[in-house]
Amino acid sequence: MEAVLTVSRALVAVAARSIAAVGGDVTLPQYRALVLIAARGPQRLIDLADALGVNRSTATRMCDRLVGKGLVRRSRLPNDRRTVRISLTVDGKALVDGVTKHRRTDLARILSHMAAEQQEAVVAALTAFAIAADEKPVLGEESVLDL
Amino acid sequence: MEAVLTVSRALVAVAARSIAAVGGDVTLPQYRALVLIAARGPQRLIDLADALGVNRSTATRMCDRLVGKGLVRRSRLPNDRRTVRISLTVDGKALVDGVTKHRRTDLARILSHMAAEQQEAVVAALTAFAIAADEKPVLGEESVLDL
DNA sequence: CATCTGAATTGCAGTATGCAACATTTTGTC
DNA sequence: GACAAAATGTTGCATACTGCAATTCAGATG
Repeated sequence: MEAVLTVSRALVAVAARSIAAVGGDVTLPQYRALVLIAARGPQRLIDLADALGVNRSTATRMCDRLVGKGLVRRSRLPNDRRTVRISLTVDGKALVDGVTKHRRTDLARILSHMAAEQQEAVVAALTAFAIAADEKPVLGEESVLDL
Repeated sequence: MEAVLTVSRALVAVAARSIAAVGGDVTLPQYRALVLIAARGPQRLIDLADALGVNRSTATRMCDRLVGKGLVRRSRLPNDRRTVRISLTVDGKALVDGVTKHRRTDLARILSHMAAEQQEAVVAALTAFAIAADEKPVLGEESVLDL
């Protein structure tokens, strides 16, 4: 049981290091928002808030800051003028790509320290655990969890 | 690779649910602090700050709030009156115990959905991964990661 | 004793967060 | 079509988390 927690720490450490390495002057919550937009494409503010699990007002103000940093863009839709469309700028996309690349390199390095059979076993075991936890494995290349 | 991230989400979800279930009106950072104090015993403020990876001032003010909630206690040591000794109150201990119990039940429930061999495989795989990540498996019953 | 070092606190600034109130726009009902 | 209801954002208010810099107090060192 403790191994589960230890792995969690290792994963979080990897993620934190990747964000710090690429820097970009974004906080973790901000980065989570950027990843969600990158993964799911331009979307409404409320969808982003729901995906992040935060209040609408929190999302509004986070977008304010991200717009200020030139990482996302606000635009209105002609068919429904209530909604705001949030999308990544080129800089925002570049930041997410950079962090993702760094993180994957880190994880690959960790896995490379294990024998090939072990690597397969880890993936199999984690997948089984994830299914048991009633969480479907992520399908696409970009994960919502791309912390 | 994605399985690793999916598991991370599942683990965080379990932890968050446990905290929410027991409630106690503490934030996640506050709970992390309580767990550290519970796991390592009464300690100086600076040690707590280091363990949490935050600035001393952050720890100071977090302790202010926890004292206000009656979950921790501040006391000075007679031999070195610079330092502050932070310890859990009975209520603080009860809160940590409650969340831990809830979390363990949740994880056990998840594992119970898997075949026995699978359970062993998961533990083995996670341990191997943790070692590869250069993180020693936690020894004691209480983990620093007891998020 | 003077100075330096260590521990904690406080001031300041920026970010994150939720709730409640509000404005605007769309939808639904009569 | 008019009015009520719901959806979407934004803003005000309050609290919490965070780091950096300056300050206070206590030990350690010369």
